[in-house]
Amino acid sequence: MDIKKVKRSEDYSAWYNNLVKNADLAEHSDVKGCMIIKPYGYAIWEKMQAELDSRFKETGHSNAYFPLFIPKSFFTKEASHVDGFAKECAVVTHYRLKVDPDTKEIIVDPDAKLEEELIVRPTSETIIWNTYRNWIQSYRDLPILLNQWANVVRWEMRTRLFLRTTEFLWQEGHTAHATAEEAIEETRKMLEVYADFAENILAVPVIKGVKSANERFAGALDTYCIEGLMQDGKALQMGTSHFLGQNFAKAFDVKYVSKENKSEYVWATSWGVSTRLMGALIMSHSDDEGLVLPPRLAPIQVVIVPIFRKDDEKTMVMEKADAYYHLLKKQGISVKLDDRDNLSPGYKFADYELKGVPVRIAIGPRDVQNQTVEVARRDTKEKQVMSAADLEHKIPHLLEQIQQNIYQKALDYRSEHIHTVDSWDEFMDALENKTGFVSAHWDGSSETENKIKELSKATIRCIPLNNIQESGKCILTGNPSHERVLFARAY
RNA sequence: CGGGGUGUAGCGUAGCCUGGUAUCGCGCCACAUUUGGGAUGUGGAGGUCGUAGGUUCGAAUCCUGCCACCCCGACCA
Repeated sequence: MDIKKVKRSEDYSAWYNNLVKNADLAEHSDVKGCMIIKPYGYAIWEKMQAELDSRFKETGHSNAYFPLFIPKSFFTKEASHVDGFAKECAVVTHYRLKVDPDTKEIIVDPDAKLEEELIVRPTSETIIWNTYRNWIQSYRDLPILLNQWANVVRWEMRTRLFLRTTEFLWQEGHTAHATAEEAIEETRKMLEVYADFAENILAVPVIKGVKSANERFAGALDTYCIEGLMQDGKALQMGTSHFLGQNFAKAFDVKYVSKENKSEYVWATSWGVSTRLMGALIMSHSDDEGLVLPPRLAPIQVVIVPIFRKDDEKTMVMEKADAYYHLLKKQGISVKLDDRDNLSPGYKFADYELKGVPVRIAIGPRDVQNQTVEVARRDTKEKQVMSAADLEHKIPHLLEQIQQNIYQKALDYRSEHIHTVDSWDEFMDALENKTGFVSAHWDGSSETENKIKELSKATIRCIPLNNIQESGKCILTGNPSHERVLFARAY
């Protein structure tokens, strides 16, 4: 395979890019900023989707689908929303090609110009709220709790595999409520769903919080978020949940009649996570040997590698390997038996480490003799010889242990990388030398936030939920502050 | 979009300064021997040198435009 080895500690960026390609997750396409998600990477995304989707349904949501194209006039109805997205919109202006009679080349037919341009959705609030107008008359029509799985396009200047691509896959929830309280409750509920998913499935600890005004979603009154910390000490926004107030209801004239027979504007939320989570997953756990997948997301949880020399050994070993395969499969474990005989065991070991398979079981003639197998775990690289009779009850337990261990490791890393500081010098020192989150006082103004960003390249990642209230002084201006906020350099 | 860098076979590369039809490793195909940590031998296949022009008898090499990617900014999920 001749993998170019780049150490994580030497060049994090190159390590990340290599890992994404070498582990067969994705590759660059010939379309600028757009990636091809390969089968193995897509299998992981599908597992994420399945986990999230069942959580959405458990919390009362249904899936629906809205158009990829949004008429420009819809898009421009909510002022701050346009401001936020205008710079990164792909626009469809024509609907037909033709052969140029002079050059014989295929060109855009100038006669096929659209009356009204269509925006390729960067997010779907506008078209959905334009639709909700027709769906909502009475308080009895509320709430509407919808989610859609979709692709969206944001024409970013600089892209990175999974973390920021021109087109990306995501889910976007769009809910409509009769009261502000109910909408806020929904916003927070979905943030909890995201946090639960991130920690228990991705094994990535997250900090739940609220964005500062500067970092707020275009059109939102409040943006809640989960923030993760990557192994290079940079923060990553992993999901957002927005309380949109009545902004979109007003822009699209969506009203309902209350019990009291009064006409009221509807309250909105939206929330989303994207294929960026793949980036979070990769950057949180992986090492110089490759990907490290938490068992709950691994497309292959256990791989069985048979080892044999001659045909009689092969027959003997394969018989056992096959039996173990079915034994584990019966327990609902996703298991693969790699019986390719043109590759050496050593090659396979390295390859499955690169792909992040949590547990590897090797079985050779010696094991058949002794009724044992060699069990190796990806997270710690530990190997043990296990009695074959123990496989059935020990493997599920081991997978669970690995899931917990990966999470704990990430949690320990994060704990070591939250620094509390009270002065500008300490602040800069923490960012430059210690990396990670920096908890510091801030006077609450956007000017100060911008100034800090300019001077340090760090942004306010969030104001943590249930934040301790304490009086202090802003690290930049010295103005009074009543709580600390979390700063970090971020993706 | 601004600054810097890179682009040669599926992957990683040498050659470029000083122009003469492309080097090596991995992978791929065939056969044989192998298989408990990335096997070995022999024989093979694979390249419009990112792309479009220009200079030249002749361009991977020199010049120009364009494209893609990487790093650093600005923007962002």
